[in-house]
Amino acid sequence: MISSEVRDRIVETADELYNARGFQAVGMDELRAAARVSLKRCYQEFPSKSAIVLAVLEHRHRAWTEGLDALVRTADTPRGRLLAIFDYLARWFCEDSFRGCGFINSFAELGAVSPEVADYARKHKESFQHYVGDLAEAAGAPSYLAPQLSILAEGAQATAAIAGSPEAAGQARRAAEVLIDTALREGVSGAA
Amino acid sequence: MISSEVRDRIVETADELYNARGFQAVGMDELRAAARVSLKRCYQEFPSKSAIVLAVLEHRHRAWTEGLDALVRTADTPRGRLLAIFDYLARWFCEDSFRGCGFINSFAELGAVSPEVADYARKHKESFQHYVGDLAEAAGAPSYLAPQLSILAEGAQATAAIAGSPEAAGQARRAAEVLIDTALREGVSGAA
DNA sequence: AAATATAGAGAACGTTCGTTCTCAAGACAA
DNA sequence: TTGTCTTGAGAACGAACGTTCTCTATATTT
Repeated sequence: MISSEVRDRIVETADELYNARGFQAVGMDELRAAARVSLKRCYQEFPSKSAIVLAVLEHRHRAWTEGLDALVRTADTPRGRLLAIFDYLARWFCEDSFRGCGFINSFAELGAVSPEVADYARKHKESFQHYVGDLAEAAGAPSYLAPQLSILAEGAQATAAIAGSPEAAGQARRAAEVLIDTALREGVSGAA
Repeated sequence: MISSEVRDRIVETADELYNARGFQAVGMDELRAAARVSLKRCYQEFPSKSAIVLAVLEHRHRAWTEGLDALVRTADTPRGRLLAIFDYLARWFCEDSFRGCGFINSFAELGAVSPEVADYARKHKESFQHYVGDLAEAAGAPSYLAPQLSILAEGAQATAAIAGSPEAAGQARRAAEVLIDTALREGVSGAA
């Protein structure tokens, strides 16, 4: 069997299980069984469980980033692209498997004990903030807007996860409209 | 030795250790040693580790809520009281021990596996939203403002924790000013 | 002072988990 | 066919954890 195929199956299965129940709650044997792979094969593909965790984070980052970008590209105004972020959240929060941001969760569970996990979470969030920054700059907004919208998005994720309801996405979206319109009204002067 | 004194020492020590490294990473023996209590005594005060975890959440809720309210009361305008929330966050984020919101963290680590923990986190967040709702109502703001500010506060906590820097508090505060002033300008009509 | 109860220290127990090892079955080469 | 190599299934191992038990020493009561 092709190595990369088994690898992908392990990572995707691990992503689902870890998302549903947490990293520490899912043992290697359960993962092995769900991925229909022998334990030996698991350790041929990955040197340790920690390596699988990091591969899952990488997988999450790619999936999330690509999904977001795909939806953002469907909007045809700079303002619409900024708001599309919150439409993406709204769609995501409605999925049955939604259990909060995987990076906030990984940081909470393992960040204090694994510098690599903490680093990966930080890099993911930085990448998101940078992405929002590009969209905001393209909209001609002052530079303070992007962190504000990023914080709104993070808060919506945490709130929706804990409340178990998706309404935070809409609330954050309406707040984002106010922040965007105010920032655009104040003009590029803040950034220039 | 007085029971409640030992109890408090266990809970406070557990709070610090769990906050610093996570619930699952801190074993009963380490907690026992740090609290200078025998293992037997631990199990006389609490029936299980899970019970300690819940007691820690209760302790966190009280400490956080009281600390917030104390600062909010020092502000002398309704608008100032709403903004004081973010000053409280700013102060908190600068503490060395800050490792993110203990309830977001507990939900991420144990929420999927312990309904009691998930419930407690949800109740804490509901209580916070209710508190913000009261402040917003007293300020004469439309009812949509409170969830927006709550989401900002949650986002600031998550962002500051992962980034490891306190600047999110100030960014969230400036966003809050815009949201508050816009909401107040639009008037009570939205709530009436 | 003797008898009893209590507390602390930490050994012990049972379980779980990550990781490695064993062994038997099958694939392939010569 | 024979020998070699790989693979999967799962037993085994060592560590860690939550919890309980043992034992000894001290306190308390009469």
